[in-house]
Amino acid sequence: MSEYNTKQREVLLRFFNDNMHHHFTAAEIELELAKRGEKLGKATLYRRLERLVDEGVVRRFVADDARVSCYQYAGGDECKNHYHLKCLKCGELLHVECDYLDEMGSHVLEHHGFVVDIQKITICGVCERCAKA
Amino acid sequence: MSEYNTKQREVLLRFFNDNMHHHFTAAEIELELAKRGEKLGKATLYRRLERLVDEGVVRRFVADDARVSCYQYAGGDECKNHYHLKCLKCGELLHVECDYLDEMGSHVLEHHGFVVDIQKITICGVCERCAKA
DNA sequence: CTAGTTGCAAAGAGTTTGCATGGCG
DNA sequence: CGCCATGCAAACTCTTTGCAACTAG
Repeated sequence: MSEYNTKQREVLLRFFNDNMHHHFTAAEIELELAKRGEKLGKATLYRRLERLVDEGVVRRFVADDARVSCYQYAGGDECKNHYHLKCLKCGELLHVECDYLDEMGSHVLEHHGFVVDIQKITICGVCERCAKA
Repeated sequence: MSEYNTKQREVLLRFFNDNMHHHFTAAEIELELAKRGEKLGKATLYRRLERLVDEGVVRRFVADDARVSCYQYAGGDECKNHYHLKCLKCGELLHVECDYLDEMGSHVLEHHGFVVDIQKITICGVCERCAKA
């Protein structure tokens, strides 16, 4: 059940750390890693990505006019207690703390019988800067 | 260049008008129409959907935790907002309407200067059924 | 040694395209 | 009748899965 510390895992984590301000499709990640001479198989890539998303280390987005998922570093443990606002225009990922949003979890549980995993929520929209432009 | 008024076109438009309060995947639309005895081919469905999206009659979006596009009638103020509750256990994507969550949009705008694209939010967690098991 | 991990290739799912037939105007 | 639309099936793209070889602990 424990996780092995493989070379491929290291490579992917390093990639996201080096590029935390951008998001990438699976194909782009594969390509970028290949450029660095750090190839890794598609299957492994998708499996690791899914895991990173589950762990909350990476976030997945899908643009409305696209058909592919994009992945972006979302911080590790330091991102456990706040929410993420993703700007669909400039791609920026904002981190905010908010009591109001904290209450949302209890509301959804109470009124919809659904146990929310609050860390995974990504609120998409347009940031202040882009909205003004 | 002009558009013909075909039976299939009528059928799709009527479908969206009759269901403006909800969104559907292409597969769901196909199925619903088949139930009504108004079948239409996949190719035609996708071609018409794309056109409706281009015309602004229908809106397409993809939940971050899904891989399929959803389509919804985009005209009229009477359209309510929808939220996605994604169960991480069984994979089900629940669609709910909720005033409380509507307020969240205004809160985030007011306190964080961020224009929320409310339909894109995917709330991850565990559904009632899976929570009991 | 054991259990988790990798990578290839094949399978799947959703969507798009080619082309002959059919329908609107 | 001309042009656009339809529908079937094949092609495509992105992603997942099966399985045997491999590797960290």
